[in-house]
Amino acid sequence: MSESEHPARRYHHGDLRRALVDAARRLLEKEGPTALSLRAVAREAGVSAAAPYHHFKDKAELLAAVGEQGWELLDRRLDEAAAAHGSAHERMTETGAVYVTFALKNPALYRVMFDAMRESEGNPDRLTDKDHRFERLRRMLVEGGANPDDLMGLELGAMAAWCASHGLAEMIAFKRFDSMREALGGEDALMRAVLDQLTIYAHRPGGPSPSDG
Amino acid sequence: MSESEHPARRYHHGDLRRALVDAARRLLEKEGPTALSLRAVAREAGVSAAAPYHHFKDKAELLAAVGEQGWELLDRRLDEAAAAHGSAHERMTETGAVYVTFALKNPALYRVMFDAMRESEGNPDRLTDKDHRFERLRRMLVEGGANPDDLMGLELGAMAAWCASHGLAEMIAFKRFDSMREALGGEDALMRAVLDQLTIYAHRPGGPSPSDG
DNA sequence: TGTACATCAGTGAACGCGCGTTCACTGATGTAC
DNA sequence: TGTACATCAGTGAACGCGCGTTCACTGATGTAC
Repeated sequence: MSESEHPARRYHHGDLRRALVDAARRLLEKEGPTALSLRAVAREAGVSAAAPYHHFKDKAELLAAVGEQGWELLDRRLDEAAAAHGSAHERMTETGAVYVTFALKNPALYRVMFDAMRESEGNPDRLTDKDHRFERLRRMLVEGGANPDDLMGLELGAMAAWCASHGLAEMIAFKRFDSMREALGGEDALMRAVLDQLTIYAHRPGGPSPSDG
Repeated sequence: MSESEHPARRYHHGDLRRALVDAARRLLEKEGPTALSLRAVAREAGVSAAAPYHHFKDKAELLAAVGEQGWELLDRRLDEAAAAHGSAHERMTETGAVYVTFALKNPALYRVMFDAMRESEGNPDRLTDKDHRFERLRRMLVEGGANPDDLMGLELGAMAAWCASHGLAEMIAFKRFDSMREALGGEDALMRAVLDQLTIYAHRPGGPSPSDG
């Protein structure tokens, strides 16, 4: 935890753990998810195939660390977007856009992150902090006008928003949407247009109201 | 696996192509996606490792066929749901529920299907009929009250609906949602509740209106 | 300050494994005559 | 109708490959005295 900022590279590398996670990310971006073997990661980090075992129990543990690092980065960006200026609606759309953009630019990494999140469920020493992300979503919904006492409604809304963002993140790159992408003026515009269709408009008069029977 | 269950196998199988695709599906359900090797599929089908090459160019082609068969089955069910009785809103939710339920019950197969769809994009002899699925979505939106002349709006709506369904399909099994699942009375109720939050309410007065830029 | 020594974090070789694919083959089938 | 033969659809063995992981090792570092 309280490790000093890595000042200079020591001979014994000193920070191979981080170097391996970085190498894995680089590899994911360059070659895609199928290329991510333990040996390839070691190779990419310029180290022998056995070296990683001094830092990770096995391949799965390395993968988990890669996913965790990805979430740390994305969570930071999402926090920023959620705290930006603008209306609640704007912030919600912006936050969604940040999420989707991240997944779009790092598709292989995003897959690893998503799988790591699923895997860490039920794990006692769970890594990815899903609750923090849900809390952020709930807060935004309340800022948007949702009833803070309607716990079920908040949970459903947060779930819906996340599902929608995830789905969009995985599908927006489809060629099928090229014409729309073009017509709207780019990836970002398309993404926001779809998010606007999907965002939970709790604050909008006449928007969906809690089902009453 | 008892021999008596199967009729005496002839040297010439007769329908090995289909048998292989079926074996692959069985394997996916039993063992998950990582277990799906060409050799394992041949083994499952009770045939030598080389036999598949008389029916598929390579492993990718087998995978594509598995995905294709999955889409055929799911499309049939979606068509039924889309043509059922009830209001446009009900049919939309029901169709979404069919989609999500399928993915939930066959997660590994659904992954293969999704990847096959992505892969077949741009392929001249594209397999999975994505356009049919978009057309169905557009039709439902119009039945729900969307303006049939607003092509962009229809396309965006269809895209949004599909993204939402895909996202929900991949996330609904998370343990995170166990309490909600329980409170609502089961997987199906949870799924419909989220879909209701996400459905494109083109027919609802005060709902999102097409952007007029 | 120098030295002995424990510990840490690497190395290179080796292991067994299952994989995708190819090959020469062979048994079964359909067909022309 | 029987037969020759082309074609089809299997087989089993083999190929090279990269993988995850283990092992005995070694060189560098930190520390006690």
